[in-house]
Amino acid sequence: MSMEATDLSRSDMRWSVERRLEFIEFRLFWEGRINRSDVMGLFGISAPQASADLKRYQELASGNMHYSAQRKCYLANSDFRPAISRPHAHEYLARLRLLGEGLHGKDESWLGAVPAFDSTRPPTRQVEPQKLQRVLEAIKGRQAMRILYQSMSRPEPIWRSINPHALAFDGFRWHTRAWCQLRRQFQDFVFARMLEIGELTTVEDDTPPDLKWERFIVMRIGPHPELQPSARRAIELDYGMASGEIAIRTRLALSYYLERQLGLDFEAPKVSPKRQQVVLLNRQELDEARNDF
Amino acid sequence: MSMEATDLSRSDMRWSVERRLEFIEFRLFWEGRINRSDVMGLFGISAPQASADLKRYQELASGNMHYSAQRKCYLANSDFRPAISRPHAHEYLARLRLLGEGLHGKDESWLGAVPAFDSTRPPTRQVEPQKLQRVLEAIKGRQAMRILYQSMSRPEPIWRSINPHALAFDGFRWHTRAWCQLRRQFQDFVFARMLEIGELTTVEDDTPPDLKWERFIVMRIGPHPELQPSARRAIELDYGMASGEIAIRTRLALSYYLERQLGLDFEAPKVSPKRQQVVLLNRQELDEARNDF
DNA sequence: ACTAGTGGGTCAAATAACTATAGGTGTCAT
DNA sequence: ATGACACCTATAGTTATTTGACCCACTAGT
Repeated sequence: MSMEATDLSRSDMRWSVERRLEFIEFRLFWEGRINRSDVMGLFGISAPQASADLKRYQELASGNMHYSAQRKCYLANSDFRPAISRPHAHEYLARLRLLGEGLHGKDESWLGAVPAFDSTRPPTRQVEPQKLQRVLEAIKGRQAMRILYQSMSRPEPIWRSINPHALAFDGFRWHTRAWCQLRRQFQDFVFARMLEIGELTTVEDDTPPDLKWERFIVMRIGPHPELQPSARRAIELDYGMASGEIAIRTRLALSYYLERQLGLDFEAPKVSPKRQQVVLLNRQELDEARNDF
Repeated sequence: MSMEATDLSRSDMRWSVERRLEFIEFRLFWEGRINRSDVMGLFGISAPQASADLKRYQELASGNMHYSAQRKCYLANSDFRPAISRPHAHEYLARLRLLGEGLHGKDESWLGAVPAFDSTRPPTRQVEPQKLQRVLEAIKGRQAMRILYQSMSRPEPIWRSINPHALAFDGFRWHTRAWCQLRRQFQDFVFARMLEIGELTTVEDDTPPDLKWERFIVMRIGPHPELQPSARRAIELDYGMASGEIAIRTRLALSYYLERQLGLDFEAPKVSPKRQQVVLLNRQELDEARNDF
């Protein structure tokens, strides 16, 4: 009793039981109700077991729910306090998007009553799992790989050897950060433009450090200066700005993407504040950092 | 025996066992190796049980892995074929982002050897769980809610009553689509601008249908016409374009966001193809659809 | 060459989790 | 009222899992 009580990291319940209790709490918080059959269906357990789980949750978090014979389900009490996990909106919304993008069946989703919802779906090629797997292999094994790559500059795709060392998401596409043996520099290779992947070879270790990747910079952004005070306030709330600005720390190698994503490359006077709501506050500093390389 | 064998939807394994076998396959595919202690650690099970799981996977997908005494772990065979789940790059990458954004501990992540990686992190306010929960409640119960909202047009936030009916993600922020009782029209209410949430009230049903939400339109996009053929090809690959274009179906209510996200509101001749790689091919059609409302 | 250490495999007995089955309660719609 | 449906409980039997013990193969240090 004395030892176990202090060991908060390990619960004495089994993993599967914990997941089910977590699910019960999840449903109670987000939807305010849960059914025995919800638990049965999602985890494929029998009715008595689901009853036992609900009873167990009730004991663990007494007063968080009560059974309503009219509605034939458990309802969250008004003084509900999460007992086994802290709810994050991200969790709920991520599950919602999984459903929306068809990556989950309704039967394996934790969501019960799904609200009407949608999201913008900018077109992006999916990464083929084999491609990603090979790149991961090369990164982990510090190996070079040959790829048939369609670059922006050459009309036909060509085979080139690269030494990948990291993955990155630019807000839109995934790429690998790699040393290009052809150009003798670090570049980003977008997965969608890799048409074929050849063999991996052990690398003759002559690649320098990837300075643009290692180097972090801070971009300070604020509302467009010509915005009305009302709009400024709204924008500040959107971006979580405190005292009129927010600082974003990012790798130099990713700063170009972030700049485009936020439209910061349009200078303040040139574009209307209605279209471009935020501006970069430390352009000079950023340019100086970039010129170091 | 006869009944069970034909019921392919229900495996005869328990949920927890299935998850562990799934994990074993996941690791073998993406990392090419797995340990007994990996299984033990992630699911909190004992050594004999983890051994049993590995044995079970071996029986289920014979020839997918072998034990290497030198490396002291199981290695995926070169002719590995996923036996219990089809791997998607999305799964791996989503887990990577969860780790990167600190939403998962390393101990609860399915990833073992995490590659170096990063992603652009545009600043976004997190949605407070209570706010989201209240909005969900209002949507599901078809209720009206009072919110203290900071609009773009008024300098001070004001209380207004809205009837929310859906959630949406505009690529950057989450908002709720709702009838505004003040302006008597449907609007998007960004979570970050809701400063407080008041009580929910049953709604006197006079809200018309949300036509801009119900109506879907198709946006056809293609590479910027001034791009060189080499760059065109690269862009076409990025966006998964077939025969020089791709069609995106979206709700009219979300089309404005998508347009901005992709920079389609910059007309082709005005902005350089280097900055703006794609253009809208059916501007007129889109404008006509918008004018219907 | 020996030894300790690590990682894995196994067996047997005990326990926790779970199933199947069966009987019981309260609410609601017909 | 009657049946349907959701819940509950109890029992007995099955499966999953743990504990503890012991063995094997490889590696690294002495």
